[in-house]
Amino acid sequence: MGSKNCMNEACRTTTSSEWKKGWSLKSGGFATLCYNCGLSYDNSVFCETFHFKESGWRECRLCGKIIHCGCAASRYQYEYMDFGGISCLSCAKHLEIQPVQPVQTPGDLPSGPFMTNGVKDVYPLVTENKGNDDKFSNERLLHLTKAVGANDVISKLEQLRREESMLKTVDAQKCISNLRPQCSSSSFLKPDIGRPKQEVKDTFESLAQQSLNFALATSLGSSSSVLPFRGEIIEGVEQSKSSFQHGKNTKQTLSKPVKHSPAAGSETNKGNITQKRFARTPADVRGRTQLLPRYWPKITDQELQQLSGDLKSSIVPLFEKILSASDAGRIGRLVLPKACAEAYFPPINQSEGIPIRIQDIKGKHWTFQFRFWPNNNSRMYVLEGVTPCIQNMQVQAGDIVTFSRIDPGGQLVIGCRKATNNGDVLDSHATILPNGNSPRETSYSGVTDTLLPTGGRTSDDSMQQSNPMSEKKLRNIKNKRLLMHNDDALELRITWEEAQELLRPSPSAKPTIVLVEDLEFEEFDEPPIFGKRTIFTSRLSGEQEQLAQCDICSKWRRLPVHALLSAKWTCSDNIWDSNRCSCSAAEDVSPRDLEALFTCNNDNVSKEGEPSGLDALATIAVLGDNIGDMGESSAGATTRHPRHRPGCSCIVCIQPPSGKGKHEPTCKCNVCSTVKRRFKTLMMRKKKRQSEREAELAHEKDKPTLAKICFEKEEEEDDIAGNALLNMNHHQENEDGNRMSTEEAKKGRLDLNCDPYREEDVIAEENEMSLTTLMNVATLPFDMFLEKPNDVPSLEASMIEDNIAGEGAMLLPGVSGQENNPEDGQGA
DNA sequence: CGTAGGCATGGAG
DNA sequence: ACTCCATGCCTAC
Repeated sequence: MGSKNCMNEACRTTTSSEWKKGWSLKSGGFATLCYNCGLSYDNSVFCETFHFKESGWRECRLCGKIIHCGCAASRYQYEYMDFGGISCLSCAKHLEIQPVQPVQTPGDLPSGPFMTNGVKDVYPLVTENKGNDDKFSNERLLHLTKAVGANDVISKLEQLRREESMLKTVDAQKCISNLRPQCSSSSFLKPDIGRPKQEVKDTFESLAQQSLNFALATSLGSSSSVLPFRGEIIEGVEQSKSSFQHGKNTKQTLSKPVKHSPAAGSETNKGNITQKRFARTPADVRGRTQLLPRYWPKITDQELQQLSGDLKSSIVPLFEKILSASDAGRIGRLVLPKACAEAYFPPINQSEGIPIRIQDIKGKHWTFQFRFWPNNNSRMYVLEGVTPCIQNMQVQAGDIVTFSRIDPGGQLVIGCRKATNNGDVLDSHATILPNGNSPRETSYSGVTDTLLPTGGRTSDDSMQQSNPMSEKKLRNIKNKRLLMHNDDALELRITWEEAQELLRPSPSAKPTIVLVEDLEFEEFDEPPIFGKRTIFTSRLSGEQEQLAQCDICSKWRRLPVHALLSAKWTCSDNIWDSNRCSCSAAEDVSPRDLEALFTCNNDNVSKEGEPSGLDALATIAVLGDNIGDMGESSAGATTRHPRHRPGCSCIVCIQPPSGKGKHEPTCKCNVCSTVKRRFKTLMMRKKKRQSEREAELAHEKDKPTLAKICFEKEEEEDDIAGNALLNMNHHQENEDGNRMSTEEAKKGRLDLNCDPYREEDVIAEENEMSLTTLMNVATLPFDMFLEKPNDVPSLEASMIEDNIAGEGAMLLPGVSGQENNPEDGQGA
């Protein structure tokens, strides 16, 4: 692309790159607009720019004829005119139609960008005559058309409209407000060459309120922008007046028959009121025709009314966007859809952009940097510095931020709707979230937040909720990038697979055996039940057992490892131990054991029911040889500890993923010191036992005792654990390894499982509670997948929290789209 | 070394 | 083939 000159004398930009595409030309090309002034171009022969005042170029929506001004350019250029064609100068019939009713699009009309959802939007060429108030009645329009001829109609109407606007400030402001986005829309910029720039500016400055927080482009004031796109103007006004009563005002032909997309079909509870959420048409025609439906605001009428009431202003929804992980991430950059940015934000010429003030639904003002990056000969618009706002709104990836405008005044308003669990939000344009889940139906922040349950949302929600994945969703998931960031879903899936294995048939259910590829499967007519949460433990003797808690007395009972318990289980159900089948019987497990148990178990299982990094440590310590297998799933998972966030410096989060990173032998980090200390303990134990063993052997040389067997087994475990600890994450043994001081431990530094130097932990270890104490994840109560279980003491969790809080590393809820935990966002 | 800024890349439409 | 945009990656600080 060679260097081009802007034809706007006030601009005269010469550049080879800073041009943007304007409307598409039927010739196959695009009108080229100057990025600097947005007004002119040099290589498009589209006549409207240069002959705008003389041009009557329009496409009649009724007869489909193209008319032109007669200039050479207009004779051979066929242009999508998305104005709606105020009048067809070759077919005056439509002018006699009064009022214009929504008209089904003639099939022979050329489809253009105004085609939406298969139904061509029909713009009111002539709207209802409002009597004396309407100086642009059909009659008048027709009269003007005849009186002044085609070439002058537009300019005359423009003049009248402007005068009208000046006289009626309020209405004018509404007009302006509604016109502004149109004017700044790249595809519909109607450069005003024939009009002095200053005049335009003055006109609009006189109308714009001081509170107008974003600059009006010179093009915004283009007189051509004030052309009687009657439907458009009236729509805006009417929208404000009618609170966007979709489909109720039949005269609002712009109230297009909204496709009932799945998104639109979702419901939002608002008190007792349930309202369909429609893909609301943007505030202006251009926006609608240009913006992808995914960006269409979907605020409900009630929400809009409430929002308008809260802000005591007329709110014009502009667009919305589902927050991506990047948007919600710590970088604080919210990528704005290009069309939206160019339609609703002030034009910017420099990459650095401009600061822009946007208020939220609570009235709080935020200043963002609205800027762009050159990108593939185009632009990528971003709002920078959104993190505080995002945090304040407590939204995260998958939630929706909305942009609206207060009329009059044009103040931009940012709002949000939190994703909810309905899986039916997706339409053909919807986005799959980075976690592979669909964006969920939403509640409008500040509007319906208080009306909707604000209970904790977990990442499991979207999984456990019935979320029928459409083919489109599945197709979308093919997105490699999304798959790469689908770790959460993957982890969940695995967890669910594990859970699947331990779904128990209903006690009364009788299976039907079916053969599938020579494999027998049991089919049950009744739905499965979830077993009671139990804790598997193993004594040092190797004997395994599980602990279950009575639902009545809360006492823990030792049960055989094979015992399958229903979700509701009490002591009376203890058929394995007649002495402990009553709540009156003493607890099987001492409080000390329980404490140690939970200390370990809380390492093993996070509140969300996902294995933690400490689980990996414990498991590795036990499995030893299988460390390679654990590597990817466990060690990798440690860097994605569900309760932690980027920046968390706890022992779990600071571990590098498997195979990544290597600590120096002299490293004194928490991980290294802990590993070294642990290893040292193991070695000490080993030595001690070895000496004991030798002493024992001296006494009983030929009689292998149970104690001996257990001792050997324990020793073997220690070896394995020691090797595992040595190998884990390439941490290396240092004979002079630091020992974590008690003080450090008290500061909340996370210990691995337990501190062998602490008396209670040593006792716990010696009390037959080995590292093999693992939570039976699969028998977690069903609601564990729904929300954080509150019934389990969480010493470890509190330690983690303390640690995070102490180091100030915890990010506010909703900061990260990738690793954040919605639970935390609820102030967990 | 960690972070932020800016641009590049590549998948999806 | 092209645009958009989510996000990766490089570089400067």
